[in-house]
Amino acid sequence: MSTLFRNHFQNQETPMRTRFAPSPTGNVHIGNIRVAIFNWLCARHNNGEFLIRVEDTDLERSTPEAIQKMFSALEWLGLDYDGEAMYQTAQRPEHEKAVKKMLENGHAFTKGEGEPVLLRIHAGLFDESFVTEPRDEATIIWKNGELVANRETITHTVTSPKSGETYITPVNWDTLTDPVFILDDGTELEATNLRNQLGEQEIDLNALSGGTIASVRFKRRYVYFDDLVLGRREKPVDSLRDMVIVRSDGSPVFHIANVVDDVTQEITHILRGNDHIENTFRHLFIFKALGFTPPQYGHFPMIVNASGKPYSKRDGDAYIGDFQEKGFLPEAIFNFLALCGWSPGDDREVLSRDEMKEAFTLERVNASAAQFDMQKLEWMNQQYMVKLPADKLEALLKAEAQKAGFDLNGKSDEWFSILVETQRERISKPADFITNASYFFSSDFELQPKAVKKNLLKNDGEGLKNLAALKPMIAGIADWESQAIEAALNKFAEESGVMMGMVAQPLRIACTGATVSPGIGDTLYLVGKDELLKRIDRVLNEIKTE
RNA sequence: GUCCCUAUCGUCUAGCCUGGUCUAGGACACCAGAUUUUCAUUCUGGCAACAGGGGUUCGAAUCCCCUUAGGGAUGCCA
Repeated sequence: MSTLFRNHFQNQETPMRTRFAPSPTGNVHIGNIRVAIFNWLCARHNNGEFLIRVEDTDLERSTPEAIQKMFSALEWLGLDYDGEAMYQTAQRPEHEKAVKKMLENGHAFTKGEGEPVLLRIHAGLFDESFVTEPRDEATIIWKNGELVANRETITHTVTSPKSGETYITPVNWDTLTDPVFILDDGTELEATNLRNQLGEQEIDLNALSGGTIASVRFKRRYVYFDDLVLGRREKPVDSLRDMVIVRSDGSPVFHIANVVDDVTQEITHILRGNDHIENTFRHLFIFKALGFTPPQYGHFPMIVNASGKPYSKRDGDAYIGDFQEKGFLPEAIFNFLALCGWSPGDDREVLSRDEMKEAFTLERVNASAAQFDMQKLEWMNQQYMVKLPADKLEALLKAEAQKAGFDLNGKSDEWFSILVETQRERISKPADFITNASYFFSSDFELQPKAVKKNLLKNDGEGLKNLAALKPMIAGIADWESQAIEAALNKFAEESGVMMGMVAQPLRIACTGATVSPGIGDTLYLVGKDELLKRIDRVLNEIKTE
């Protein structure tokens, strides 16, 4: 027996099963990933399972590259999933089986070969667990007594009770009950059997009423579901049209595939972006038409870009792989994205994966959209970068250095390790390493005029004189090691009676061209004695006092 | 057009369900000070918000209504 025809949602003992179901029609972006993270967090928090389904039925736009990128993003972020990933295209037989079932039980209909198959939204699908009793009222009016209503002409004139405007809208006659005819003179007539008469046959309402009806008033039912994030959502049933479930070319649409696969994968909690809310109202009826109890739903707000607009796959920056490429740490991205629209409820912001897993609940997810803040991501990344084990940080920065074309020849591992530690608290992302440390790899840099003026030329070239005096002293340092160098500089400053600033800064400019670098001992050590002497000579040759 | 949703510092948010403890808390960014030979780190302090208007109440960020602004839906896309 196919899994399709078993119903698992009834079973309270079933562990929670969530899923991430991307359509691989473009690079997976941070919005998608955040949905995946929330699904993963929710499943793991509840000791449930997290499944993957690749919704690749859009053959035109789905690509193997996109699928591959999606999986590598999941792996990078440590979003482990249970079981094998499902590919929607492979489920086609199940989808067709489901359609056949709906055709047989009368919930779907078609006008024939080459025509689409529609799901009929009708009273037979009303289930008290997601459709309310009739309530409130819907007033339908028409002018000049010309309306002829049947299933095919469901578009007609309606007056909005709010604005008083008259507009054209589709109304599903089947879903409205207890009609009352309101005549031209305002009197009301019960017409309880109207709905029964409005079947497949064309009915001339005007004829039915003797040409005196001004409007008809109905009671109205609402489809509803209790959203785990947003609370109860509802929508008038009559605002839903019969929906296409099989295209005229015979292919099942997304709605069928999505619902059937969720049944097949025994998903208990569907957690997705709030752009699916409208779909959820319709999917409820598909579950019912198939004889299944719908799962729980939760809809997350969208994540918007710096200009406040929703991210789309066209937003190049939003591709998750780009963040990986830029050297952002997966833990930082995970943490940051989890905090977009969710918080643990206390003041914690940097949370380990276990802490997030522990604290995550859907009711703490926000209802409103979160804007992506690059600066905060960088800060978050820095938080993780500082705590990174030495070997990891070294590997990360070495890769970055190679990418930037830095010359690592003749640089020992020990040398590189020391360099990395000097950078640990100076960078928030690997790219910062390139801008911070290039002078350790190349002597090809400009001497910043402002720095030269302030630290070399000021006071009759005090800095320059110090530099000249330092040269033989430096040449004489036997133990070329950071602390020894620094001690020697301190001694020099003390003995010659100059401020340490007028010793260190000229050297810094000679080494880096600018006034910013790690501690002077480290800087000189890393540049190397011979290279340092060359760089001092360069300054002495290039810079002259007036 | 219509339907649906959302609304606290520039940004991410706590507080809202269960009104008073909120002169609205934290974080990023920004500004100032301390530490540091420079820069960074760290520490201290500062700036900065309940979208607007009504209502309910002794009392409203919190409950209700309206307006405004954003977003989503309205596909034989997913």
